[in-house]
Amino acid sequence: MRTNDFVQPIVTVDVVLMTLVEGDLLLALAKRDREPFAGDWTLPGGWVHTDEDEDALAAAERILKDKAGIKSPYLEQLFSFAGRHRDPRGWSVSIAYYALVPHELIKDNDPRVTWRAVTDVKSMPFDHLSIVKHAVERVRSKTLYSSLPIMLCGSSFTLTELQSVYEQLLGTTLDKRSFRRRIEEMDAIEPVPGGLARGAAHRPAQRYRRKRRFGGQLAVVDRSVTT
Amino acid sequence: MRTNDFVQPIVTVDVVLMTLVEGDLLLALAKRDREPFAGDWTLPGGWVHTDEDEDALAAAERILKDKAGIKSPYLEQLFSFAGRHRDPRGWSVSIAYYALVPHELIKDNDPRVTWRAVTDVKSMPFDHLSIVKHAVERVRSKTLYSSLPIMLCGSSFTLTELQSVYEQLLGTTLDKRSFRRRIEEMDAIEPVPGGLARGAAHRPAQRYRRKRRFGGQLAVVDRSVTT
DNA sequence: CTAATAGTGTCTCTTAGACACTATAAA
DNA sequence: TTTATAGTGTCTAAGAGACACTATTAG
Repeated sequence: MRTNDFVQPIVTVDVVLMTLVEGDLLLALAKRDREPFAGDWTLPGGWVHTDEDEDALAAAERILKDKAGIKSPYLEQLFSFAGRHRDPRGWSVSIAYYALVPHELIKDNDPRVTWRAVTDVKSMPFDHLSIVKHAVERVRSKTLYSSLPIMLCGSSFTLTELQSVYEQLLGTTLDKRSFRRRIEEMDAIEPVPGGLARGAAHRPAQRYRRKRRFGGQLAVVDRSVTT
Repeated sequence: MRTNDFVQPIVTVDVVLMTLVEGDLLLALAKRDREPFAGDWTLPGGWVHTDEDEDALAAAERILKDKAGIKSPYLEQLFSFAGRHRDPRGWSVSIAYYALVPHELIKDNDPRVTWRAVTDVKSMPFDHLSIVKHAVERVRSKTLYSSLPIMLCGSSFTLTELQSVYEQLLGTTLDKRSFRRRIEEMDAIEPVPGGLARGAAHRPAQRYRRKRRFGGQLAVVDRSVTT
């Protein structure tokens, strides 16, 4: 259906899929199966399937499933990158999403994707490197005032592990007491009943899990100006 | 150029253009000149002109100029609304922007646009009401921790006027001392040399203006977690 | 017992809020 | 002088950071 006199832009959805392994923020790269850049590693992405995708989020979920075999516990729209020069095929729109998954949800032997530390990725086709930088910046920014990093933790985790995740994302060390105050204030996690991290030669840590209501929503700390 | 097997979505850019007049946040509505919803008032928007728009921001600037005759000092991408049911013509993408303009930059007699208080707008074609709600929420949210509201002030303003803008956006009263500390900390405005608001029967207020570097960038207050 | 990490108590210092006080114009 | 608003000083309360101290496990 042509409804106007202009050449319509190309529309794709691309996903910056990240996980945290041993202190490194890893990025999922998918091998392109057609031109342009066939055979190169890019962000998992694809056309909107107007016949089956209800909306852009659904398209992103489908792409994650088809290209990486993953159903991500956290998936959020990042930004739309749109212009004449970002794709050699012409004026194009990429509705970019970013997803965070715990490492335990990743099947390491999936041949469709490869994982690279975001700091090691120096160039990518299209403007995908710029999209990745935006996504990493968004994650870092939200780490400052939200419970977003719990999306990178497994089904249960200790507070020390969670603090380590925050520290790796922020690139700083955090004070234990202040960190725990902040986390408790956000009310985003709860202790696993009877869940103690036994086996080590020291006091066992309580294990925690995300509260149910935080499947998608984030807890944030107060940011008000004045009274 | 058809490059895949899927019906491509329709792509438009829509702009939530707002100003503040006498305590009311006003929204610009443009009359649609074609179907669907011909003659109805909607957000100023239109197709991407792939032959002349360099990117989505340029398209938004062109739309603001053509449909409202305005060059906005602040224009930022809001979100992309994309799905099957938001436009009767089919699967569509709206790359939504929002713009803040001082009232003094608006020509009130422009027949292409009408201004309505955002709280008075109860229904709009497409999903434009939802887009407006997102935009208002974004402005309120950024008011909490940034200098965004100075984009609603004229070329010069007093601190009392600026505080009033913040208060109107937030719907609360603010403490004068705390407000001024916060504004000074953001380092976004500077006194107008010799600019005193004379004429009233009391001490004249110093006039301020945006610092040059804040044409587009916002100042924010610190949001760090811990040390 | 020791070693090691989990978890808490609490002091200090910073900062936000409250609010009174001074400053400066017009009439 | 009075009146009104601009602008500042400063006290207090809440919160963040620092860090020491207790708790609990394995060996």
